[in-house]
Amino acid sequence: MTAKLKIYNTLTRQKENFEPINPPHVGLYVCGPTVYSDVHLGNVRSFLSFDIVYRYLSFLGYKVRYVRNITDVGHLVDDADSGEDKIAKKARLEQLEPMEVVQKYTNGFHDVMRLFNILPPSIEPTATAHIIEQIEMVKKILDKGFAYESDGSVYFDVRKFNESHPYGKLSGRNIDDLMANTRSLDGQDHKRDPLDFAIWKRAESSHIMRWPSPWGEGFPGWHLECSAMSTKYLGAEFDIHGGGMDLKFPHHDCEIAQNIGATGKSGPRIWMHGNMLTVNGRKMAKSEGNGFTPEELISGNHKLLEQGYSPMTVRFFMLQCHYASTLDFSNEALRAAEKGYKRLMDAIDGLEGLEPSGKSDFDLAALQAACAEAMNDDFNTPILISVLFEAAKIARQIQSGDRSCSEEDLTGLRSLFDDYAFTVLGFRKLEESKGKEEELTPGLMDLILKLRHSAKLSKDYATADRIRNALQEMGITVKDTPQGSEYKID
RNA sequence: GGUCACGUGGCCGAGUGGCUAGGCAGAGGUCUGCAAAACCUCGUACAGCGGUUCGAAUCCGCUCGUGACCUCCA
Repeated sequence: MTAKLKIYNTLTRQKENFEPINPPHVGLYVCGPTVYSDVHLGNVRSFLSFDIVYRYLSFLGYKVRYVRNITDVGHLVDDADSGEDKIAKKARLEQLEPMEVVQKYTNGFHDVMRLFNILPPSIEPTATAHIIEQIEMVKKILDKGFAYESDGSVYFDVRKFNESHPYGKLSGRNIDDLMANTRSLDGQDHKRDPLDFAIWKRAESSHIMRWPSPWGEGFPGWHLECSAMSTKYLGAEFDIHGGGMDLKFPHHDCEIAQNIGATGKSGPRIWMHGNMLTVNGRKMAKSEGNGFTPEELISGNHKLLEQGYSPMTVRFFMLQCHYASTLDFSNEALRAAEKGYKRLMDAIDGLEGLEPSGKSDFDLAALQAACAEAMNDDFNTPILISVLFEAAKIARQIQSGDRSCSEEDLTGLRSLFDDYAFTVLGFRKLEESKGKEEELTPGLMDLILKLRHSAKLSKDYATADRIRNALQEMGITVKDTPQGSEYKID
């Protein structure tokens, strides 16, 4: 069966049949985090969206090279030359070395990704480790005449570029509109045109992160790293580039300009943009201060949270919404997700010890087809989940004997859940209940031993022994002491 | 101000010209020693106003509302 995957391409504003440039290989680049603070839920949603893309492409049999960068050269905090490197600023605040900040938050980022079962990329390049590549790219852009040097900085010449290529095509902007809205910023004297953007910046004396270059000491421009690293690892032309909606302009449009400026090719064929997570209708963002950390999420210790939610509940909650739509966070919705997720998992779990019962009276092939169809339609996870609920209902009915199922279809049903719930959607099996079960053990044992104790008191030794023997079989040794019963789990 | 999205039943969210989305909550029922779970049934929702059409939540126009981007941001 050939997959007919369709992906919405921001560039063409329509769903397109996915045809890799070099099948079975697929190049996927995703804009990663800037590691100067803790990631929040909004960030998680974005990386989760592309985790699904990565998982599904892999599931279809493609050999995916998934590149997701770590931005460890801070973009500028303030406008233009007065700006201070984000990382350097944080370093001063916390009195750490810049790279110490980078390491700290990179570690934190990885922890969060693991928590939500978001797979690591094939390559996770850092900007600071690719300064040479970025300098080379600046040189190429200069050579082709799409940039100029000015006072130790190099700027991309947007007007010149626009003569031959439409600048702002991705985000649907044109130069004249942009001009009409350009703010007059301080320290832009060195630019020929307000629209121009830096691809190499001269480092002021106070700037901590700096590297030597043909134009003096400085650091790479805002948008350059993604162009340099995607070109290096995926080529001048590759399949998919993803990122958050908020990166469309200027970041991604600048990337395209840089790619063409340096290589003559625009880079990715398909641009995918994940939408925002909102809180009370507003984008969750570092600058809004309405985000929360995973610790707060799990503990529920945050003013926006009425209770704690497990990572898988959150994963399920997010996947119930299409990646291209905004998703509004609310406790009510999260609680609904928690229940729904548990019900789905219970149904899947119930399939474990089931015996086949004659001929199937349901259409497994139709379910499988519906799953594939959902994912092939631009990774429509909400529809996939609705199909999984249908399958779960059938699973429960088989369990309760209201439906029959052949051995073949039972296996098929199990692998349907394995494929789509676990491999593609990346849910973790029974994560919650396992933790809970361990917590419960002391209480349960106490209860059981008390029941046994009262049996002994009433000289019902048959029951007392039955309990002890049964526990022994489960690997729990009960020892009666003068102080009472003790137990040990082998 | 410019550009672009979006507005679906109590809540969250698919769909995008005619055929049940789904989940959560709610109502009734079956089952059950009780309770829970499970199963069955139940909502004539598509911001408003016009238009196109045999037929529109789905296409077009206008109005209202919300948001994103235009500055670092997933």
